[in-house]
Amino acid sequence: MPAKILKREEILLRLFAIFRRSGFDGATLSKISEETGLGKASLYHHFPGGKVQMAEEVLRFVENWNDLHLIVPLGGKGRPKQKIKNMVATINDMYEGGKSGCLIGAMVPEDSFIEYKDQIKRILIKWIEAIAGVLVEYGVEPKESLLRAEEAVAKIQGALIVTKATGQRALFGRLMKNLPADLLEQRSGVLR
Amino acid sequence: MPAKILKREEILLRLFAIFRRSGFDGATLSKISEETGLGKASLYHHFPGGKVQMAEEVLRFVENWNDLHLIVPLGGKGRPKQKIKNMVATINDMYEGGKSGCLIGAMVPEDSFIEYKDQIKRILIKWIEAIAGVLVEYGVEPKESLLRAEEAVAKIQGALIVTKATGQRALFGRLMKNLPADLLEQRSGVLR
DNA sequence: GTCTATATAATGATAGAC
DNA sequence: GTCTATCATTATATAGAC
Repeated sequence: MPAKILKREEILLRLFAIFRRSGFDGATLSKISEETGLGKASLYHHFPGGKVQMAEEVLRFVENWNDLHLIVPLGGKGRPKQKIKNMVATINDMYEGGKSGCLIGAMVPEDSFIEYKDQIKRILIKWIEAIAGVLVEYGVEPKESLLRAEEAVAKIQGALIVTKATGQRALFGRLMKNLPADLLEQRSGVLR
Repeated sequence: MPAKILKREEILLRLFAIFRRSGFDGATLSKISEETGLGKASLYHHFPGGKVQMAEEVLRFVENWNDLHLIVPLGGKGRPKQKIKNMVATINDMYEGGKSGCLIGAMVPEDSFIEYKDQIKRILIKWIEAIAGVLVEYGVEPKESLLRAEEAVAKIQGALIVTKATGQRALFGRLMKNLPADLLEQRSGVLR
């Protein structure tokens, strides 16, 4: 019954939108109920573990999505430069050019909930390592590749925050445009 | 009566710590009461506007702090390169090498509360423009300076998030170490 | 699987004594 | 300026009918 599966994915997509907009604490069950169109009792039917389970499943969903659309392509066939450019295009789609915030950024702030921490950590690490792998493939030193990959992921996260905070969506576009060069270009690392 | 003034600053410092750790929604009055040592009623004596006023005053406090420790030094005397290095050192202190998160990152996620939005926006824009000013002073094109400044601020914000999310504090140090070069170095902007 | 209705706990916020 | 006690509201979560 594929219809049922699609239905749950639809719910998760709505949940994803809410969590990335409001964070965990800001995503109240009332909001969730309203924006999913499901009553609270129905939500607990689908997610007996309540809001925590919803968050965990959304993160799992994001992890799968990332694996499929970022990690696998980066590790697959194609020229490194093209793979990086594809990634940037995917990121741009994913965040709608900076219009949408980042789920990870929205959910990290909370002190408690060690449950997610491992999920979030894994998502980021996998992504960083996939980028670094492409750079190594491109001929960059492994250590330098890791550093650049970390920088790139940090810059994407930061760009989303600064864009959201300043309301200047053009900023996101500018930073994304420079990403491929940041990653692939030769850098001296020395101050003149 | 300077004692009284210092007392309020002490309260604001505690509030700052709570908000940047938990965000606005996560900072419940119970937590605030507990961590400030003040009863709820006492908190409302100091902040009749409640949690919203607390957040606003904390942001004003941060803005003043930034003006004093970041903006003014960047616009003051000294060699551009040294001023950038000083800024990075200040940032490192400010976030305790990535141990502490960023207030802005923690408070942005919320959809509502337009009250802060302007404050947060102003803090970031002032900072970006101050950095860009130094780069112009260094001889970089104004347009390019602005772009690099945006990138730097985004990278700092992102580094804090990625560091928090992965728990790898070393990452923050690595990224901060490269910041001066990122800002001051000649870049071709062309992919080989 | 969805709903209405409700339980229970925690939230932001006040009143009033000291 | 601080406290205890309490308010109304909203939070998460459940029971049970359909």
